[in-house]
Formats: sequence, structure tokens, C-alpha cells
Amino acid sequence: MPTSLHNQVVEHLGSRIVGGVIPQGSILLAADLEDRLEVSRSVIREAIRVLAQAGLVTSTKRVGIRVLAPEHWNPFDTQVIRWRLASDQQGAQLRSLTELRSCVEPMAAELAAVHAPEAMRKELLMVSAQMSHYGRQGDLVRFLELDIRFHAIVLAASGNEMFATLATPIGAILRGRTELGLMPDRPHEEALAWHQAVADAISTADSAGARKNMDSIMRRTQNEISGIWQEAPRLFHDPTRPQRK
Amino acid sequence: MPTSLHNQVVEHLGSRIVGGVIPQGSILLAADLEDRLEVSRSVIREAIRVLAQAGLVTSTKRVGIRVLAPEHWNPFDTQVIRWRLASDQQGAQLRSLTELRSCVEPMAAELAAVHAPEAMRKELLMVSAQMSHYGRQGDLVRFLELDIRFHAIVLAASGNEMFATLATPIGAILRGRTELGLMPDRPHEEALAWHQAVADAISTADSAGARKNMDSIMRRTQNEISGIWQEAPRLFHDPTRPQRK
DNA sequence: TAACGCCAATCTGTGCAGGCATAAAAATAA
DNA sequence: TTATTTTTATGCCTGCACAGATTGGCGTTA
Repeated sequence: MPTSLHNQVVEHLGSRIVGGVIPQGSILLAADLEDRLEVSRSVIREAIRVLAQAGLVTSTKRVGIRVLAPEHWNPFDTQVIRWRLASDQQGAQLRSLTELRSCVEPMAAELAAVHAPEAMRKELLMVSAQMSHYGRQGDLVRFLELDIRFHAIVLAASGNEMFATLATPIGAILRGRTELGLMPDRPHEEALAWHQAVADAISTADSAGARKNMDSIMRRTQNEISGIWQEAPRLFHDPTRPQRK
Repeated sequence: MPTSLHNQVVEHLGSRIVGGVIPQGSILLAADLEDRLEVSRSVIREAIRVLAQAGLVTSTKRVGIRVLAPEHWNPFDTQVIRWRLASDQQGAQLRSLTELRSCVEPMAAELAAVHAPEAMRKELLMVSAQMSHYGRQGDLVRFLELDIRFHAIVLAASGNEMFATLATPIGAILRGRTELGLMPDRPHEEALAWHQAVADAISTADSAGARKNMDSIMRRTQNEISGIWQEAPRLFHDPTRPQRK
């Protein structure tokens, strides 16, 4: 089941652009890409359309396909996030996402306490109980999956679609954190208690408690992993000038 | 300079799908679309690629182009946001975005106080001063543009790309709010003071003050406009089952 | 008879090759 | 400098072959 050809081209070009192999400002020619990648014009064109929507390139007549600067890349595009996490900008990407979740998840917990359907409240209690169980056993593999599930449920239970879609990239950074060996041998009791407290608060419609305890979780994780992005430079894109080209 | 053909097709189909004219579960056939829209295969295919990336459709062999349910739509896609704001789901869209900004902007202000470059701090002071000036004069047109600019600068000054890209949709809802006549005849003194306080706090690197005052702004706007989405239903997409079709 | 499994026909997206039209940069002329 | 022509790469169109999934028929079996 080989993934479709144009997707392969999107993957090929996208990862190279984000990875810096193809530098910003480069001009790609559709005809060149045809020979180099040995595919037909239609797949090139469809791939370029997708990359253009992600903000990686823009194609104009008579000049070609221009590779755009990082500030034009759509930071919410799932593929862009994936490519950045696999590049030397992974520090900056982790920081952005972590800052985002550290403000979104407490609000999601607060909303979930008010709006979550009964089934999700129950499931949260189950998951947090299992997290404590496997966490104390030191079963990090199972714990990781439960952790991802926990945060995904809270985000979904907020009833805010935007929050819910953040579950996927957040799951990715949780996985990345364990893969990079940034997790303690077994989760801290403190963290287990906070997860439990969030689940309890949501199931009893205690919105303030849900927010507070989720906020505690966020503060801890922020402290734990902020070392990764040592001095990854921040990008300031002045909104005054739309700066097209 | 008419925008390119395939973009027109994206616009045509996208707005109709989000608007509900083309209901979820519909099957579109590329050949049909060719005659109906009177364009060639290539533009149809490129348009479908873009719509597929936005999560509006998925195309499979032997069956056609299936229109997906709203929970698959990418809520961070700028076009999806625009189409939703122009549809009968505008209440739900406003709510999502407002909830998001109400947690993101305070955090952005806090980060801006720490990381903002000098030029942006200065500009914030200027803009907030002008907001007070034109606000007290009752010049709502100029005030609106300054307000949009103010929040865009704070988001950009956070140095977080994800926050920065939210400036565009947030600007859209600020515009929408005035167009719908949801703004008072002249801005409240309270609101003017808070904006000023945010600018002051950021320029003096007072992160706690920046967050607190921005949070006040968010609370007020949330109260002012939450009436729009009366009882727009919340969508709960269970993350457990990936549910394909 | 009814249920099951296999196979072929069919339908539709995917990919290929080549053509012309057009817009915009670059070169040239005024 | 300004106006005009030339150049050239994308935009758009069309005909064709292929792949893969659905459907229905056919024969076998319980």
C-alpha cells in the first residue's frame, strides 16, 4: 500500500525545506522537479498546491516556485509541526507547543468541568486511576499511552474543536519527551496526584479546581523540559508590514 | 487579475460544504464537477487536494470524493475559519476562537514582557495611547484598527509563532464584533485603562502585570459577546476511536 | 433452498504526456 | 527615464493507460 505519489513528493520537498536542505529564497522550477523526482507534471503541481497551502512555497508566473521564509510557514499545519520536530528547530517547536498547551490545557480543564458529557468524566476517572497504578509500577510504556489519552480526553471534553485538535501534536511531544529520556524513572507522586485531582474536579463539575490542578501539571512539565530549547532564538514577525515578497 | 481558477473552485466548494449546501456524506464525482463548474480535470484535482488537506473531503478510488463530517475539518485552517464565520455556525466559531484567545493572549502578554524587542514595546505604548485618544473621541473606525494592531503586536511580541498566526483570525472577530454592532458607542474607560496597563507592563518587563491586565480585557470581551452563541451546541469528538467512516 | 466463497466486470481516482494560452520579468527601443 | 517587445515559466486543457476497490454473477457447499 504505497502512499500516493504526490504525497511522497509533498513529504520529500516539505521535509527538505523545513530541514533547511532547500534554503529559503530558492527558486524551484516545475520542469526541473519533473526530471529530478521523475514524476509527471500533475503530481508536481498537486504537491506544490499542498505545500503552498502550508505556506512553504509560493508559485508565480514567469519566476517559478519560490521557497518562503520560516515566518510564512503555517505553525498549525500538522505536517509542518512534524517536519520541524524532526529538524534542528525541534527546540523551538517544542517550546511553542509547550507554551501553547500550558495555557490551553488549564482552560480546557475548566471548560470540561462545566460541559463534559458523563461518559468522558467517567473515562477520565478510569484513566487517571490506571495512570497511578502503572506509574507506581514503573511501567513507563503503558503510562505514556495513558497520559496521552488523559490529555486528549480533557481537550476533547472541553467541547472546543480547536482545543481538541491540539491533542495530536501534544501527544507527539509527550512521546518525544519519553523517547528522549526526559522522563524520571517513575512519575512523581505529585504529578499522579494532580492528574487524579483534575479528573476528580471535572467529574464533580469543579471548574476552578480543574484549572488549578491542570495548571500545576503544566508548570511542572514546563520546568522539566525547558532545558531542551536552551537558547533557541525567538522569531519576531512584525505584523505591521504584511511583507509579501 | 482574477484569482486563479483552482482557488475559485476551492472557494466555491469549501464555502458550500461548510455552509451545509453540500451535506456531509455526499459523494462528489470529479467528472461531474468538471461539467458543473466547467473547468478541467487538473483544476478540480488541485482544488480537491487543498480541500482534502483542510479535512473537508477525502477521495478514494472507485467511490469518489466523499464530504467529511465537521469533526474532521481542520479548525485552524484559515479558510475553514472564514467559511465558518460566514455560515450559520458563526456562533460556534466565535466561541472557539474567543475561548482560545482568552487563554492565549494573557500568556502572550506575559511572554512579551520578557522577550519583546524594544521596537515593539515602544510601538505598543504608542498604539495604546492612540487607542485612548480616538476611543474617547468616539472614532470607532480608527479605534478598531488600532485595537486589532494592539493585539497583533502583543501576539507577535511573545516570540511564539503559533500565537502570532492567531492575530489574523482574532482580527477578523474584532472586525465582526463591530460590524455586528456589538461594541458600545465609545469604548469603556476601563478597557482603555487595561490596554494602557498592558502596554506599560510589557514596556517595563512586568510579566505578571501584563498577564493580569490582559486577562481583565479577555474577561470583559468574553462577557460582552458570549450572548451571540446562545446555545450553539458543543461538539465532543471522542479521541478514543479514530472513527474513519 | 440458502449461504458462502471465488472471480470477473466495472467504475473512478491516480498518474502520464503533450499541447496552447497567458502573465510578468527582462531586454530592448524610444 | 519610459514605452515596447521578447522571453519564459506557470496556468490550464485534453487524451490515454493504469491501479485498486466495489459490485454482482457464478459455482460450490451445507
